[in-house]
Amino acid sequence: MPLTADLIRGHTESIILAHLFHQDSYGYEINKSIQEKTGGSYELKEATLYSAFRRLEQAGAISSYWGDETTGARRRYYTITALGRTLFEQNKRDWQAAKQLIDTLLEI
Amino acid sequence: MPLTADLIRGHTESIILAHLFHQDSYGYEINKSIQEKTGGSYELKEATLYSAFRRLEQAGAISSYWGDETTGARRRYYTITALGRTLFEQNKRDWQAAKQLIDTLLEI
DNA sequence: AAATATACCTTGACAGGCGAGGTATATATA
DNA sequence: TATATATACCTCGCCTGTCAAGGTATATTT
Repeated sequence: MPLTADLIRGHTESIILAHLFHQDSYGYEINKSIQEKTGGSYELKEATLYSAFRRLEQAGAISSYWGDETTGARRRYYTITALGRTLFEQNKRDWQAAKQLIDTLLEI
Repeated sequence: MPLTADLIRGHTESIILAHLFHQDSYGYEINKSIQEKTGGSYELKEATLYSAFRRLEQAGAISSYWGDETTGARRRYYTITALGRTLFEQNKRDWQAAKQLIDTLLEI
């Protein structure tokens, strides 16, 4: 259990939305990207990733379609919706506020 | 549901340890203090607070004793242990790392 | 032939948060 | 006098996000 695991709980959806902000992507790629961005120190567990996709799609924050790969494994691509963008911006603001709050409360 | 609720999940124990770092205290006072420090924008729910006390005491991070109030409701005071101080310092380092990580992953 | 990488998925357990409910003492208010 | 409010503690059981474990399929490398 990596030290950061518990503390990132609740940010999974925002992390996904951030990745989809500029281009469509699919699960495997998103997770590889996260590993690269964090220098290998963090990755989403597959079950976590896919359950987050379900929630986000259910909520209308993303939509999905099958890629047209003629070779290799099939890919389900995700697109961020207008609602998803709004949600992401709100989540970012919430994160800024939460960061402040936690910093304040951890002062001794 | 306050906007920050989910994002602070996992920090309850650290928030309590921070409060106990310089002086013993009791549940009701700790919660009032949190409300004051955050300008009323955050409070621990009682069930959350007391279950965190159980976990922390079970883990040896705090110990407790009954106050000797001669009037008013009884108070259970908590003391942070040496282990609790070590844990708190570790939690703070983890938080710094997590903060960095999340900031990185939320960049678009 | 077997291992590895790519790529998707589900089930069920676990842990922390918390709504709802309960107990008791003391003070302020109607 | 009754009742509301503040102080102060507690438990039970549900909800939700995480994730270990397991599964499927295709392509490439060894």
